[in-house]
Amino acid sequence: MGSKITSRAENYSQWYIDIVQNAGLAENSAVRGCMVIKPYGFAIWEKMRDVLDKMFKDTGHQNAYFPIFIPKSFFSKEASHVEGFAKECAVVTHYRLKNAPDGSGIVVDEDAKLEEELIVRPTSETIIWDTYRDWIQSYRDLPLLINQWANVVRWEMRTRLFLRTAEFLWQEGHTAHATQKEAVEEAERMLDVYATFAEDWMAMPVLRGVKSANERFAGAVETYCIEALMQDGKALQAGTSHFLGQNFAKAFDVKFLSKENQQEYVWATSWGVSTRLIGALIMTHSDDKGLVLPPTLAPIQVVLVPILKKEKQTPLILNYLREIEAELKNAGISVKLDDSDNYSPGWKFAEYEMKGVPLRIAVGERDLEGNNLEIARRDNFAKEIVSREGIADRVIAMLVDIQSNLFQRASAFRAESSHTVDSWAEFVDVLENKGGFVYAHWDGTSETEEKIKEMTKATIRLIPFGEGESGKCVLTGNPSARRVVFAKAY
RNA sequence: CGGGGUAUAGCGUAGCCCGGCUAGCGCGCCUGCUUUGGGAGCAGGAGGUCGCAGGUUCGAAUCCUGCUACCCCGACCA
Repeated sequence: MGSKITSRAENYSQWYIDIVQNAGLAENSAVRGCMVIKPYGFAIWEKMRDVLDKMFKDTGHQNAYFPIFIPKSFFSKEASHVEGFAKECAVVTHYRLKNAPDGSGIVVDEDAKLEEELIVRPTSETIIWDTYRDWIQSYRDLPLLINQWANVVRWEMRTRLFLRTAEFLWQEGHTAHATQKEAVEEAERMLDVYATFAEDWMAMPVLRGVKSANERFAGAVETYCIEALMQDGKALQAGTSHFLGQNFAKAFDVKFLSKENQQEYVWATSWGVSTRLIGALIMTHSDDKGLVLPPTLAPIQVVLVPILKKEKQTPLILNYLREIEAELKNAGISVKLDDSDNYSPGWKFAEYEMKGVPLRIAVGERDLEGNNLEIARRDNFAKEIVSREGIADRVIAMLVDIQSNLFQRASAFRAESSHTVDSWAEFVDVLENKGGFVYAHWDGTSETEEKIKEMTKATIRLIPFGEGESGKCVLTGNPSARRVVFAKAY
């Protein structure tokens, strides 16, 4: 039997779907646009969640939970916020069903119409700020640093597993501060947390910067983001952090009494990452044989496979592997010993490669005799026979090496897929033929960004932080303060 | 919502034009034996309202009508 996975060269989208399905990460559900996250996929999300949650706690945040339903009237309070989300909201209008009078089944009971319709949250700013009004009275209540882990619903026209689904899981941080400076610092701090997570844990290099007005979050003053580059040359927004100014404080009348005994509106931020990160992880590292996971997020870091030939050796080999399993577990490594006898070793090799397990240890008769084992890496397929002595230390070192190799490989890919261009012809050529990040000058207007999007489908992914060299806009020739990063995006 | 397409076992499909089906095949599943260093072999077995509802006909997976669902392309998007 050959590979079940379409190659990236043949059809990148199909390759992605094949990975998600064959690695057992998720599948489409009976509900349009909504996915079922399967145990192996959810295990990855749990790891991400645990790491991020600790990072949030370490930066002073607490978790809380707000309702999934938001009264419709809340939405209209912040004008640009409604405008941004109105087109993709699910709405609850009734609260009861009844048997159809003609016996044809269950129907909505028209007598049970809600006085005020409820929106299924696409994001929680409104309900949270409505609540914060009561929580915040004086500067002593600030900063208020809250995060919630939740599901949200955005009624998307077209969906893709993990990358865009009607319902998805995420975390949303919502903070309130006494000063603009503090709020901006918070938004920047959380962007750093995301970037650190992406690079150190996902082994995925990211660019950090600011969104243009067109791409800014509905209701934000400034949106900061991290952007990663996928293997097909398209950019993926992996996390966003928003400085909301006093927009929500004013819309929901959230004021505090300052030290100087003055009523002032609070300053806000919000920030989030979602299960989309799993899509990013897949498209950053995986290959034509399946998923490739960075060791720090892999649910199984090492799989142990016995090679059983002669019946009488079976218990010896299994015992040998159980000892190795115990040793690795003691060293804090997640191990799976696959002693099932209904699949051949070859089948297991292929299966765990599909699932992206970073290391595989195989033990057969030969290894038993020499007190050895075979260890194989998922990232570069290197295989070697090593002594069983000191295996835990060796495995730990190899996991560290795989983690850094994945990051370096992704960084090298990004470097060779980043292009600096100065003419319109070059700009179009790179986007059409190479893809990747394109550093080009832009005159700073939304109109120009729109035109470029219409002509090339590329958008400004971000405006890098800091000062840059000035120049002339790649489209209009008007003055540009600095280069920005263009790309086609997911 | 526009344009195109598909619907047959858990998955992938053949059959449809030209009605004769008791619906075939591969993968997967179950049982047994032999196997096991890169997706094992043999034997036996289970599994189908042919998307739904009507119609034509001696006879419909196949022809006709209506409906429903899903997929792809476009507008919208973390």
